[in-house]
Amino acid sequence: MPPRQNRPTINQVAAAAGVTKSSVSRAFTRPEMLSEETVRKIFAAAEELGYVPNHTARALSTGRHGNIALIVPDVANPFFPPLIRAAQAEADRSDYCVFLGNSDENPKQEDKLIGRFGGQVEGFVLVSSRLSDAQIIEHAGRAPLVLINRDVPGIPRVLIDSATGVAQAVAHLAELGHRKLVYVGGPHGSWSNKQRRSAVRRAARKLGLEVVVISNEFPAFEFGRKVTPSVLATGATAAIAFDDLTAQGMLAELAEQGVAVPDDFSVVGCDDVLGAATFPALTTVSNRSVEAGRAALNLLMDMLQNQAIRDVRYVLDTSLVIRKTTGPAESALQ
Amino acid sequence: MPPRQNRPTINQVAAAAGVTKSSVSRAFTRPEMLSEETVRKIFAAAEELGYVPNHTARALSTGRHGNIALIVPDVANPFFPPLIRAAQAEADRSDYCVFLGNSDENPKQEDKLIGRFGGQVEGFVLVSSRLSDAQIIEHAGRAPLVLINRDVPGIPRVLIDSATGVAQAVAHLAELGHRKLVYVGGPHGSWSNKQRRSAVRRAARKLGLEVVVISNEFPAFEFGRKVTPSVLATGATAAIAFDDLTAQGMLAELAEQGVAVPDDFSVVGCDDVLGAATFPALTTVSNRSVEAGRAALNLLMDMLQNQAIRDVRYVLDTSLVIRKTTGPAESALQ
DNA sequence: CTGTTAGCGCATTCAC
DNA sequence: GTGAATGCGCTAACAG
Repeated sequence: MPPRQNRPTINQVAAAAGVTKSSVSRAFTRPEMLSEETVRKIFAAAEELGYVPNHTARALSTGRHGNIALIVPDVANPFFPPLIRAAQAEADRSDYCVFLGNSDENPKQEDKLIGRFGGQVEGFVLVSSRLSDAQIIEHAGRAPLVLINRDVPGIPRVLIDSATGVAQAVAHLAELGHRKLVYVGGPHGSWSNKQRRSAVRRAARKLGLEVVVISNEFPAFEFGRKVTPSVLATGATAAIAFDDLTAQGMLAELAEQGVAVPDDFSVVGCDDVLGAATFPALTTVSNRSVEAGRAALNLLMDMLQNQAIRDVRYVLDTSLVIRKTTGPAESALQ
Repeated sequence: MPPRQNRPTINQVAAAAGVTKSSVSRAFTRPEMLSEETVRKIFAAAEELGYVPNHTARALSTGRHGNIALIVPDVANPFFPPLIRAAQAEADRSDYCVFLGNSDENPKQEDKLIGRFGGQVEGFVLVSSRLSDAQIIEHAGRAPLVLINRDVPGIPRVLIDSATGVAQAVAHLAELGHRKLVYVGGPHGSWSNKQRRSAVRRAARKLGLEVVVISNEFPAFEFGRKVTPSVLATGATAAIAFDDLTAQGMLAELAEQGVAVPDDFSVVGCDDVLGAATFPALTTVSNRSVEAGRAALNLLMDMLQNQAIRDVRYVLDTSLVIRKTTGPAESALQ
């Protein structure tokens, strides 16, 4: 038999304490079933030997692994780390360990990870899943599963609704006197992009603003720079970008071209992943990814306890964070 | 017995295929021991039932969990995600799953996580560990363990040596004609900060430059902004910051004060976590965290296979990435 | 309160 | 090549 860690087992503790396995087991799971005396003896022996219950054996016996899996498209995308951190902290509070999976935005990889994790977790959190609805439903049938930023009816999900914040952004710009703005889009297949784009359109229509939509296949910063000339060419006086990185790219290009922000042109980002770390500090839409992570974990923990699989749709509203990149239209170009 | 997932077991497959458990087990681990015929039958039955080997049971039996643990101080610190991503990808190549732990920069928490993971992983990677040398050595005695950015003799470790890149930065500034520069420090207890600070001093002495060191207890961006007036007051014409965020803060404040970069003042960051996403694009020191993650994992995998615990000290040199925030001193202030 | 017994699902001897 | 038996370390009835 291959190498094995040499940790003391329940039997050795039992022998050392002069009791049986059962009592040792109980001492670690239901101490109230034992006399204080025995518990003390057992803990002393355990301490002495450096005994720690074997998680794997316990899992095999009980079917509870005390683990959950968290799968994201890309750990390195600044949107996710705070969410991961929050989820991890929340899991920790319930003594759960978390497997982290990185799908690389790839459905195949995501599916593979789910399979690999499957045997050793009690449930899943899929963030911005790239899987098809059918696949998600299938997996949800096998194990408790909650979604973040993916809206599949019947599957518990928490959604960050950037529409509210985006609408506020449009209103904010309207109030500042802007009459024409452009929405600088994000990744083609993205649920968030669709949501934000239509939110801009809807709000603009309501307020009588003109809006030009520019689409994008490339990611973030570079795209922000490249698209800026076209944005200016539309004659608009403000832009709302799909995300902060795109906005940051625009800021860089505008500075390069000597266009003052917000005096000559206003820019709004989305997701607030940069904090105030741009210059000028970026007006943006809050993202609430921390709450999303926390909420998803609470949902999951809930499902694990009362194994009722409720159809929850937990929506987190966003709001506008006004900083320094938006200003009155009077002074703007045109 | 509490809830249990209802996956088919090896026995059901055996029954369906008309063989015994043993054969099914072999079909999944050492198919070459069986006739092609039986293997085919077994796989067919397994497929039919949707059988997947139970990872936990297998781990209990073999002592190999196919998992490793990765512990970082803070997932949300932009330095770590690329490292995590690389490590995770590398683990995946060897069919390992990775537990992610977030220590919150807290030794207690780190210790607790190691304990919790202990029973279900074959090894650990500790990134920028906050544990004492003694604790690290103790844990390394129990299970294969490799360190990143922590230099404990006897424990396999991979170190990112920012000293080389920092020295290049000083040389670069000297070449541009700068005679006096300031090092804007980072967190007090940080190994990296000490390393960088002394690298700046050493290189400056060698090249006959004057250097002022400003220390910092606060993190990053805000500190960069606040410290800028003092930096300018020194009469230096260039600054090297502990990290990119600090540099970015300085950039923002310099812009605010109308000091042109790099015409009036030069700035160098460290870690290259921002890519070219500042304006002007930041000259900085590469970080190689991706390679560090990959290397650590390869080391660990190596230790798991040939269980020889070698004393490896793997050092990754860094180098200067010249972008747009450094320029000749002639035109600078003073 | 505590000991006895029987698995959890699988890998691995050892026979045949 | 394949089957039967044993045990990984622990929990959970069932007794007493």
